[in-house]
Amino acid sequence: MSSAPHMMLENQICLSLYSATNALIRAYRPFLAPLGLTYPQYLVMLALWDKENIAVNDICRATRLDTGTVTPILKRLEAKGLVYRKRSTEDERRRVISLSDKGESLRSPASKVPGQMACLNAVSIEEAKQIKSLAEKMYQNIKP
Amino acid sequence: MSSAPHMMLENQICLSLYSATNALIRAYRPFLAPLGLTYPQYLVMLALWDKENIAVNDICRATRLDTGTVTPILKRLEAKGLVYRKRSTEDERRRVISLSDKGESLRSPASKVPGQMACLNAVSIEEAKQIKSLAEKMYQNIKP
DNA sequence: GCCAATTATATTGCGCGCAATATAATTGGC
DNA sequence: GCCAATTATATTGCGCGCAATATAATTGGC
Repeated sequence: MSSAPHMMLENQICLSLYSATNALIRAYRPFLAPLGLTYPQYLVMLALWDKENIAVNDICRATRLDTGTVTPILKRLEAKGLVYRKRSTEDERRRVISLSDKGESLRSPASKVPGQMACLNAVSIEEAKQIKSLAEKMYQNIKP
Repeated sequence: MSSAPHMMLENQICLSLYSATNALIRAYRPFLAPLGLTYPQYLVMLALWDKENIAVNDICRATRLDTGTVTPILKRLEAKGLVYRKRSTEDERRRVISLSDKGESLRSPASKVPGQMACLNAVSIEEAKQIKSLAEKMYQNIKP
């Protein structure tokens, strides 16, 4: 018994997105491993390099991950000596995340990663812009 | 100290893809949970509904996952009574995966999932086709 | 026909991703 | 000013995703 077309794996939009994303994150690995970072950890560090002394919640918003994901990542980054997790004095519920010297020193080598990735040339610049804007629209319309 | 534009999270193509994919898989959950399936388990079942009595390796190829991911998924599907994992008699290294009656009986309700998802209307049909074809191209060019 | 190389699958270990729940501090309505 | 509701973060538990490694069967070159 054969399946209807919409049940064929080749027709699953989500599978294309899913495997492209997994492949892209895998492609980051050789460039991030020398920095001792995974891709999600790199996202958190990008948020901090952009703006330091922010709360866990701000990092969740910037990286689009939830606290159940971000808190353990921050603990691992702290264990590697890249960040501090201080309690806020005004509001004792909050944690203020800051960069250590070591965390700051990774900024420069990390800034070369996008250029190294670009050399993959999986798609043209124009196509990359297009896929970003479509994925962005999709995310904005699906998220709760 | 502010970061260069290519280090800004908003400019990360990968983050857009990553969060769109995560959101899309999360959106599948309410429709797959009644069937007792996760999205990756649903992918494996789609492969089997399309063509039964195939090897683990065939499922890896169809779902674009590796054996370290697929073997545990197949064991879970077996534990739920949806599939069998028989040793091939011609080649004792191979496992031949087949559907149980229960696994076969999920085909019909599962066939309604894509239609239920479509009602999300996150993007237009035209845009969906476009993002699929771009993600597909990206995957094909990045994968090893 | 032997055995090194190959092939197919499984296992281990780590880091997510996230729903559900817990804990603790703060706020706001009365 | 009390306390219920809210807010911020952390924890638990499960299922991936995958690199690295292991195990066991098969193949192919001589």
